[in-house]
Amino acid sequence: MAVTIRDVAAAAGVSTATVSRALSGRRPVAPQLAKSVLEASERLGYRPNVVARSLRTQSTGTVGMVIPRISNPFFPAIVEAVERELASDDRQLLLCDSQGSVATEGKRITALLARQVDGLLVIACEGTASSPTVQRAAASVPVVQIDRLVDGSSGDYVGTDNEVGMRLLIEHLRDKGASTFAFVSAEPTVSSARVRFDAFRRATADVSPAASRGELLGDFTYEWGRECADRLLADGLPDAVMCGADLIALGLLSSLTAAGVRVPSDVLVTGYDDIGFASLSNPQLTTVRQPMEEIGVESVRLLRARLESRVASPQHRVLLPTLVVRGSTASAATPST
Amino acid sequence: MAVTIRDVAAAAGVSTATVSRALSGRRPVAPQLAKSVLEASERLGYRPNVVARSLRTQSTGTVGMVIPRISNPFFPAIVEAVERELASDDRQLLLCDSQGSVATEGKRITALLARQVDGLLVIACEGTASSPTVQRAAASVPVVQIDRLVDGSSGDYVGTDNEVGMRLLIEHLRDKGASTFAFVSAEPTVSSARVRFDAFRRATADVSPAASRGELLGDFTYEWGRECADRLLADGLPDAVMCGADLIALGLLSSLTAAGVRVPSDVLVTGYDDIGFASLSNPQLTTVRQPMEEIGVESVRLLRARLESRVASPQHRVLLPTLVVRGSTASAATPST
DNA sequence: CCCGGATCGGTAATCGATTGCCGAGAACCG
DNA sequence: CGGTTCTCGGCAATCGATTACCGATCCGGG
Repeated sequence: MAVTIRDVAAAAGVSTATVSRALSGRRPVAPQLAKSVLEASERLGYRPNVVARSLRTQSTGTVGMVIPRISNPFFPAIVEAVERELASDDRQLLLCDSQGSVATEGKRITALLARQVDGLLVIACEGTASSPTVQRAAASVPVVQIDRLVDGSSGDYVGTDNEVGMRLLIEHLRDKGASTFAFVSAEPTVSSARVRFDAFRRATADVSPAASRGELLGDFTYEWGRECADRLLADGLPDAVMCGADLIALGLLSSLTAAGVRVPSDVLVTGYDDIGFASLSNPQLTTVRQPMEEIGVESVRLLRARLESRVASPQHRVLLPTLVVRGSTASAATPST
Repeated sequence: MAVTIRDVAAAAGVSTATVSRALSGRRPVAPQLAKSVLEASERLGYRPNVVARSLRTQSTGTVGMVIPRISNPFFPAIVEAVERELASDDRQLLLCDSQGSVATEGKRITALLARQVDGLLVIACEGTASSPTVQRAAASVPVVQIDRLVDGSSGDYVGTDNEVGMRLLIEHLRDKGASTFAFVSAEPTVSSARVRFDAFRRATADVSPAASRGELLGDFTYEWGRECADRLLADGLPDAVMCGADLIALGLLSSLTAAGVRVPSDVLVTGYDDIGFASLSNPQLTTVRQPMEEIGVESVRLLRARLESRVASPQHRVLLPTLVVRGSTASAATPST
């Protein structure tokens, strides 16, 4: 078996209480005792058993995080920041992938709660159906929702202003001369997708009654983007295709290009998120950048504040997205090289 | 506070031992008692405290995993499979990102061990420097190394045959008429990169003394790919550029294309891994597919076997990669559409 | 009818830490 | 110098489960 606090106590000739105090510093101990405890602990290679400590202190130093799908790079980008930020206060991340399924999500959250996580970061996979689980979780530990807010929730939240993001894109596209638009996105079952969708509808309605040339709603995958490329080709291309996520846009772009369509000269294409690969496509993808690093950091900050009970009312941190203009919307008038 | 086993016992009018037995089924209890325990447990919404259970049973039901960088999609693809496979035996994944740093890696592994993980899955970030930490970890819990094997390690391992992978690529490129090659990869500080590198050297030497037109070694990022594109352009392009990872290849491809180079007619480009984005570039990327799903699943299987102590000797599972031919090496003779 | 063994519920020890409380001695104060 | 307060080590309770062990009951066989 591993070295326990008892072994250290015996070796140093003191009680376990003294060892605990000497090592944690939560109460002063005489310098020479502290020294011999430290030595004994060092010599024996003592590592406190975190499980035992957690049981006693009712705090595990872990934070659970549930994301819809780890293979969508948007989420890992946030996770990366979260992980780093947590590590700086010696907390450990328990990461779960809900695989886009409400049922799995529920199971994972339940499992995390059973493990006594100190807090939970959730990117819910469904606005309505995820709600009961999230609310239940929020009843027992602090929960910060990221990117999406489930229906009827009043908890902490970190995300970006999707309304602004869509507006930036549409203005940019109109500047480029586009007057008909298609929207390719996921079913607006989560708040972020819904806001983008509504913004699209409103904005195109503002332009003209006929500005919207279709709304294709599937999911946040490049396969869906590919499929929509085919559909759009069959139906006739609008001036611009706006995608609800870079992943979709990249799939669409790939299929359009393969079919011989020239982007941006034949059609303008935009994404959303600004994942790393958005700058690797050919043409590179114009998109709206969500500050994923900042989202992650801010989420942990909010959670931390909550854990230290420094805040009372629910906090919403809505960050500002920025437009990133690249080749996929380069001036149609001047087809590149 | 939450409902404890004592509350359930009191509600059902039995002892905690009976509750534990009725719920776990580890020893039979009289049917009517079992029923009332179940009811009471249900009614009160009892959730066993996993921390307490872990302390008592000396098993946490958690598996730690350390990967070099979550933002390289190759790793999430494996993580995804691991996570799913673990969930099926009710184990929880503790994921850590070592950020490509041996020091961080060491800290994370130490933290995971302190949390009493039942086992560890490690994708080490350095062949030599990571070795002591990995070996130390292996001394206290079962460890399965993935993709790379640290120096002097004799533990369990799951990966693919990089020698075969490289050979497939080179043969393919030679079929396409290439006779000069450049290799763009990460510093061969990990075993997988080293094997690919050695295979490249050997294979080009076989072709002719002058077949290798340079070896550019940096890291597994698309920025590195971009930079190498510039260098190769300055030095003059070989017939084919082989990249040690898709991420590198995509960066390279993007920069080459931006510079007006035509792939595959001017130069052939290959990647390695077959991450999802390899099929989204323009042209799509020829690469070697590593069965990431299978790697993940197999790793968990190995770990599971080890946890149930069904195996004695160290196991190595070397999976076979497959060649995936796409546009970036389409026949140079017949420039596409 | 008695005895051995099986069945099953309960008591209490246990996992390994933290911490409330007590008391011995030191320090301080008037 | 006596009394009050402080300091600090140790004992033992505690966190919430599991489980070794004990003893009561029941059953079947001889």
